[in-house]
Amino acid sequence: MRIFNTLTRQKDEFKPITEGEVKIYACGPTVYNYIHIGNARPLCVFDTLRRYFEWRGYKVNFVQNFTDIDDKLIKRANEEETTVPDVAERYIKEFWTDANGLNVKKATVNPRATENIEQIQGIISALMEKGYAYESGGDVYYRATKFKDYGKLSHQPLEDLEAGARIDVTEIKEDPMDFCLWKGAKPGEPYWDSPWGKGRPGWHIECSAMACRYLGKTIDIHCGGLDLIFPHHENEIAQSEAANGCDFAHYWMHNGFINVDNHKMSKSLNNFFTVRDVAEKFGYEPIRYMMVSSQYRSPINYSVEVIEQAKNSLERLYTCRDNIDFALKNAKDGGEVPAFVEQRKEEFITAMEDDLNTADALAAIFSLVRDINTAIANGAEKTALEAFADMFDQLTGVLGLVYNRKEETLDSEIEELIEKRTAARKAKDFKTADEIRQKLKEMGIILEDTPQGVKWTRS
RNA sequence: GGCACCAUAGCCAAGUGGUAAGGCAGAGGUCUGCAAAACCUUUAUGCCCCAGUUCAAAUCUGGGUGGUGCCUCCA
Repeated sequence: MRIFNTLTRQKDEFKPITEGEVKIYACGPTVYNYIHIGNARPLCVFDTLRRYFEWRGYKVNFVQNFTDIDDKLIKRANEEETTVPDVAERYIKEFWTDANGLNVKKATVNPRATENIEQIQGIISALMEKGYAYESGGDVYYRATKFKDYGKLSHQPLEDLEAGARIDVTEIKEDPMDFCLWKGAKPGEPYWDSPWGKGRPGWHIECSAMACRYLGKTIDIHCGGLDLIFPHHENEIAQSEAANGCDFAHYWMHNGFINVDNHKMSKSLNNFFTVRDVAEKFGYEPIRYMMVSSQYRSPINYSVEVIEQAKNSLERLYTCRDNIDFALKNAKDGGEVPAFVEQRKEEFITAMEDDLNTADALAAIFSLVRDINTAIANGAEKTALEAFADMFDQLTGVLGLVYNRKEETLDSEIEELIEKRTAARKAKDFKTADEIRQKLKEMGIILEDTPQGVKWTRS
């Protein structure tokens, strides 16, 4: 598989540290609010990455954290006159509601920053011993200028970053590029005891600590949004590599943004749509579809039109899957699996192997759908139909488009009406048949006559 | 100021040198009593503009135009 690596700025052939295994760390949400659809992109994209590796037989260790201690959480807790753990708990719960809706699997581990204070303090101590960190004014800072590779991920030399940096008014830091590892607590703020006094961890250090604890000193893939490259990921590299003396991550993957009117959607610009709001209007599935309908690094311009198109596209996919199930009910035993099943699978794999080209992978799925529809129309038999269902579920499953239309049962009243209509049709009493059809339509049941029998769907 | 990215049909979107995938929407058709589903046909002599390289350019080079992101909390 080839992965576009931010470190090298090119597609690199993926080679895992341990054969057959992948260690992935993904930066998770700060849980102070509902997630917006911009937050949903990395969630869906890297869930797809994880599902793909698993589908291909890799043992995947996927870690995604929750940032549950942070200025924004403290602010939120104060506004709501409650505690930080209360805010965190609530929005983690809401996060899972949305994540489940989007078919995002739980990570192997979803650690929280507050459960890793000991590990965080351990890394800070190591950095202090090696001279990479210093205490000042109750805080602890990282000496960015001491780490010679600083800037290797964002491809900007330290001098350029400094030139662009705002002049830091505080006299606390030795250098403007230094960043906070441990933040001294102000009165009333939550804190943990530490060798440097009461305080809380800085944002960057928690990811270094959790990645190391759950995945080891060197990981295969680290992923997150484009905007995390600098400073968050740059700082993670500086912390982890200085403390551990080895590479932190071999591959860095960054997803593009969701825009609104061609502008970045973000909490700070207040132009965002929450996943919850969109899901209530259109359902969760179209959001997931939108995320995989384009390559993960390109921007997506969100609009109602795009979501509606996604919904219609999914309808085509799921109708095909419905048709397979329906055909199976009356299918003859036996038959052979047509060659196109394997062929479409290969096309799908080829697309995914090229830096997770989900748009092309989707094209392979649509080709499979057309082949299946044609095969069903030509009277596919049981063995073939079962293979269709299986391949359809596998491929859509990798993209997180999980078919879950439940087989519903009908009221006996409706069932009776359908039988009456069928009888009327047989008797060529089309007037009665149409009247019943109309009546059922008013009850929300759409009928469909097929060579295999009468099929119904709810409108 | 520094560093990057993007521009393909009404909309979404693949395609990094060999003659424009796929989806949505639209149009026409086949099948079916009707309907639905499905299938077929159709919708960019052209990929922001101008030069250049090449037998060959959406793709490479140079120059424009328009837009975006990072450099500060952000997915």
